[in-house]
Amino acid sequence: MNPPYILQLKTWKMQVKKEDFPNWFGQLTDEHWSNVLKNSVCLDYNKNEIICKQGAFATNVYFVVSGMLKVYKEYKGENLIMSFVRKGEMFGLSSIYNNETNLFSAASLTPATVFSVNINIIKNQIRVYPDFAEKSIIQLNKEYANTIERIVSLTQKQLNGRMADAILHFARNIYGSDEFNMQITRRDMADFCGMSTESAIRILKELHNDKIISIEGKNVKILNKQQLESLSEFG
Amino acid sequence: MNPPYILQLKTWKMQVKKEDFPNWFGQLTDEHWSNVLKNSVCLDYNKNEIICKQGAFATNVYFVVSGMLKVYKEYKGENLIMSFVRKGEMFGLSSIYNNETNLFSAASLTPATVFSVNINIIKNQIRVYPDFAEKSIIQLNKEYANTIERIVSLTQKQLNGRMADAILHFARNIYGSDEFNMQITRRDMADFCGMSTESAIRILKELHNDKIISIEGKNVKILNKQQLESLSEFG
DNA sequence: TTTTAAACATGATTTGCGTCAGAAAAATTT
DNA sequence: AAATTTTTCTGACGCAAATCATGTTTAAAA
Repeated sequence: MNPPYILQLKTWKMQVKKEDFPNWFGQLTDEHWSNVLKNSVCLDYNKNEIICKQGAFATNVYFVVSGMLKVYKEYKGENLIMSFVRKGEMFGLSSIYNNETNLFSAASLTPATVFSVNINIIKNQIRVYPDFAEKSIIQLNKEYANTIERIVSLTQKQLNGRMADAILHFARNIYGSDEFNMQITRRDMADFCGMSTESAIRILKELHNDKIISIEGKNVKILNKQQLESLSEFG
Repeated sequence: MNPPYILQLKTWKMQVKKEDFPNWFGQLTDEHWSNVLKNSVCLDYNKNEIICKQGAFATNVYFVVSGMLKVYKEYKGENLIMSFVRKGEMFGLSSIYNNETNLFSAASLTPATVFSVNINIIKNQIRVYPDFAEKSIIQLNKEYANTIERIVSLTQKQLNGRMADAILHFARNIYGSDEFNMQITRRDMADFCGMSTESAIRILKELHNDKIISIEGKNVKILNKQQLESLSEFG
């Protein structure tokens, strides 16, 4: 390995450095980072490939190097998307003590590169480094808080409010802009909002007709943020 | 303090020993346990008293010494009960890194005794004892897995299935028996199932009429467990 | 390029479930 | 014991949202 402790991806186009995931590996010594690398793989995925499957043995924690994934719960042929994961983010930590099985499935929404670390390495890091353990707890708390907000949105709000929540989430947390290309299909949007595809399409059209957003294909622009926030609050 | 390191409750009827919460304080030295006690209080609550309030500064992690509590999310006057907490169980860990505020409210459903530990003591234990940190992560994972199961139940199942889930949860996890006195009102049951009080009452009546359960007042008995599980699965 | 399959779109129909109204029973309080 | 409040209960009604049906557009594959 040269330079030392840098993971060369198979495509030779990218490298993963521990600094790319400061909350996770930033505090490791080079020796430990090297040890992590030995128990890891880095894979390239095409669009719509499955990274891990709900219920399967939990073998890895995943770090997204590039691209966008969906983490979702499967139930009777229906999918409920729990979160979208992008470059610099990780997932799978919430399954490491879950009866050895994955709580969620994950799949790529775009071509993606994912760095997978063996679960036992992570567990060991937690036991050895209090700092690593604390970071893990902070991450779990954050994920949990998001999930709770989603429970409230999904169970207490109706379609308009849920869709407003989703669009605001995209603008604020995913793309960091009021104008974005949302990469995902209406069906995924529906699976994220816990509604039927038809309803998702209908509501996006309504928001467009009411000039609250403009949407052409997958290009979204928030035109009236205040009204959108009001829908999120009262819809 | 005498005997040393045992918290004498105000009522002088009970004591809290670190062994009562083996996952949490079992591994502490007597010296550290003594330190925990110095930063804790133990309070008696009447029925229907609020232990902590969603959105308030998160100051404590709570350990239930006796009685039964509900942990719930408030939204526009509606409550969604996330979990019931009983003797030997704890809550509040999921709020310790949540912008300093409580993710949930909690209230007593029966008279209850609750042992509250200062949040900074918990954070410190996490940093000092890898074992304590690992136990915390296991607890958070468990709580998270429960929450995910509830998301699925609440968003993917309809009323019958949700009520079946709730009754099975009471029998399996809370009372450990197919026959139990469910202490809580129909309203709380509705808040746990994410439905209106009228619907909860109606469905319990229907289950009773169909001889799947028998219910008189608050006394519940599962008569046809297979059918109840089938409702949970397909309802 | 042609064929096939997804994705997007929209109207019509059905239904699950919340809301409303009103009453009986049970639990608290006076 | 009486009065008041809370909880339990039941029917009628209305609506939000899923489902169904059918067509169009876009993207992928042959």
